[in-house]
Amino acid sequence: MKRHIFLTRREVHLPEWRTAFPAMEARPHAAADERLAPPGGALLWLHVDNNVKNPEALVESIRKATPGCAVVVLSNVPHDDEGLAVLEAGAAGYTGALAVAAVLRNIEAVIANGGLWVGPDLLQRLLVALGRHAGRSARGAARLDRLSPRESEVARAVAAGATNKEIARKLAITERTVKAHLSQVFAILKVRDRLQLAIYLNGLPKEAQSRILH
Amino acid sequence: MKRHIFLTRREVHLPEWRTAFPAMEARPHAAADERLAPPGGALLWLHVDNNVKNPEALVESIRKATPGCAVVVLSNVPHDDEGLAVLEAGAAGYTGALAVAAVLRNIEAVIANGGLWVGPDLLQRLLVALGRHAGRSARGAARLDRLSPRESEVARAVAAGATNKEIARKLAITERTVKAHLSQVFAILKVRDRLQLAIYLNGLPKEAQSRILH
DNA sequence: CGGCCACTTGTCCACCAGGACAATAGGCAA
DNA sequence: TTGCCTATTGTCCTGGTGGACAAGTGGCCG
Repeated sequence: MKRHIFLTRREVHLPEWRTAFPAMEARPHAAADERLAPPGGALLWLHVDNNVKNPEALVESIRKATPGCAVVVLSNVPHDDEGLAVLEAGAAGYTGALAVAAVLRNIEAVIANGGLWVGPDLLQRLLVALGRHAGRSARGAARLDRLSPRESEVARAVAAGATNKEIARKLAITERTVKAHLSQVFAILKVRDRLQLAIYLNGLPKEAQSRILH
Repeated sequence: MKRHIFLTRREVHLPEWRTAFPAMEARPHAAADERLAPPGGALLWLHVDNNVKNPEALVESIRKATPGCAVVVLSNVPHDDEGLAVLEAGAAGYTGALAVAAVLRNIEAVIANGGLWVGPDLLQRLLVALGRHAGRSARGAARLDRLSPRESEVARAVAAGATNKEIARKLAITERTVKAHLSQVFAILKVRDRLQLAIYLNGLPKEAQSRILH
């Protein structure tokens, strides 16, 4: 069972949180307090309100002080920009401090599976905003693929900035296999390493990409 | 208890899915089949593979035919663009067809609480893509200091695909100094390595580049 | 002058990336 | 059946990468 540690300055929400995780612990979070490093694997719930100026910096320092612990931010005044900021700072989740117990438990489950929790609203905003300027990929027109399907997946992941380890996890194969595919891709596209591959693919117009990627 | 209906043309994954939801139902999904409208409140799991040309259209028609049902897309060859497309088309979740039972149950839990399920990879891409554009400007934090002249030169070289050794030769400095500049650039732009730096810079519009590069 | 900043270089070290040898299994076509 | 292709994994090894300690120089500003 995972440990749940709630970092907060106020106690108003503790009863509700406790209904979600009866075995929870609460700590006041002062700047110095982060050095009481919880054991790796614990889940840290960071409560922020209007008094916290920049939660993202707080998240960063906490994550640095407690490697291996996921941090979820509970905001008194949830706001998309704030959520975006803390998630970029490395938080694994962002939601309102008033979230009901069921939601908290869901967040825990999602994070336990390596996911990130983003509220529906923020996610929707992300989707539309990205969809607008990422454009529709010309699919269904896949032809003349010079790369095999598997090679394409790996190439795409590299073009997105992933490491071999990440790709391996994502495709559920070993790192060795990723390397094998990548070596093949390098040879086919005549690039010397992943950096040039990424530059090459990202610099290509979408139509050209789908001609070489499956 | 919610009903789980798996729409698929192949049966290979049914055993795994059944371990997640013993009471699941399976239906072949043909175009005409969508008129067998499942009762509202059911969760539809749509299995797509390479043969499905545009899953987003399929999702849209299914959602139109079955209002009140959330649709989760299980892809044989998951990839970010496809995920983006189906989510914009109204899907409530997107993951690989090989997802283990625990993940499927998590997805169900998330959706039951009004959330959308997005894999960590896709979400990460959403965050970096959007965060670099909207998130920055909205959130003051004008500490996006431009890079120093020397740092800019190094950053530009990396964005062009150069190695440390090449940059060192070009700038007539030691490789060590190149590393020093690069570490600084990584910290300022909040990227973890040269690959993501290159992607970041190459993805930026020209005018945005000149704001951070000298 | 003292402090700050940009630029420079050093060593040590853990980790990642790719190439060079491999090998095995399944699908598919001649 | 034989051969080719794709996907998969193995070990060994070299070189590239980036962080963690530092530390020395020169310029500019209050």
